[in-house]
Amino acid sequence: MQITRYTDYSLRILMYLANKGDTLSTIKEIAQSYQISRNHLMKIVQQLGNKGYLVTIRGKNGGLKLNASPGDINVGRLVRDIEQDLTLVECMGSSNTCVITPVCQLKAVFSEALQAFLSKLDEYTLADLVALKHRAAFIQLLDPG
Amino acid sequence: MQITRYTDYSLRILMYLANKGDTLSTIKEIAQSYQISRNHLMKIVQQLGNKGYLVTIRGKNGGLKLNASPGDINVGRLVRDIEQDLTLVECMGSSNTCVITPVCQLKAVFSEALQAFLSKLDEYTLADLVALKHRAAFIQLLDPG
DNA sequence: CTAAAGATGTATTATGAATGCATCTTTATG
DNA sequence: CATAAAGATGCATTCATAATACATCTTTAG
Repeated sequence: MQITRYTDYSLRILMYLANKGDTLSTIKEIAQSYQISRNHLMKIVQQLGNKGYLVTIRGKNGGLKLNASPGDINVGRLVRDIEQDLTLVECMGSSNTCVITPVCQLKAVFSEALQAFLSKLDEYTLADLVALKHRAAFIQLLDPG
Repeated sequence: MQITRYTDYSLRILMYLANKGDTLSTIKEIAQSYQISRNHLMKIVQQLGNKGYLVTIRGKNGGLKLNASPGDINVGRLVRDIEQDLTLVECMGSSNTCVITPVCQLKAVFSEALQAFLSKLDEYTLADLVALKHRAAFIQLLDPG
């Protein structure tokens, strides 16, 4: 059981920006800091922009920043927004072929467990992920130099 | 976010056997009933046998049955036993390369959420998945004929 | 001894995430 | 107005690994 890098990277981008406050950051810079694919980040940033998590500014001197304060960005909400497929077991999805589905309780049980998972994530915001006391260390670790 | 078919099929096998009581079933028969790969089931049965969930009997007239009553087979326990990789995010695994890991709270938050997920599954047993009142319907749906 | 069952190891296929590449659009600035 | 620096977008490719197939071995009832 894993979530996609998409969602993982989404959270990393948001953490990066949370530490930068209102200063604009570029995709290039974030990709270098985390040493991950610039192209991949590009698409994630797009999606985060479309979903309203980011302000993206095109053109020269453009860049990214958060569209809300870290305390207002909920982790559970983000995972629900970004993780495309929360089909834990086949019978939770649309292409299910399992013959016992009509009488099987598996779907109900896993749906409940998924809710418990997401509800726990709902208890946290981006601010919890980048605790203020670690701000300096974060910035140091993310220095691309 | 998905669990593997391995785990999904494991649960299906156990449900099948739960409905058969002490009667032996064969892998071939289960594969036909669910219309899934016999070879794949083979390995899952092996693993379930090794972990003590099944009694497997080789040779002619051999087959499989549960090694415990359905009420004693816990869903959470099974998922922990069978699902190989519970590395939800990169930083939870051994091949993590994320530079901010030392100060990032992502791992802690996702670990907590994973616990909540598994704890919910812990509340159910195989008996809950194959409620007695559905026994007849189950057997009908699983009839390979 | 044979047939029917599970056990085991290796190879292959299929799927989808991850990544790369090429091109377009936007915008500040000289 | 031209240019450079930024994000936006679509298509192609790579890669990882789950899923499946194949081949062979072992066990055991009759």
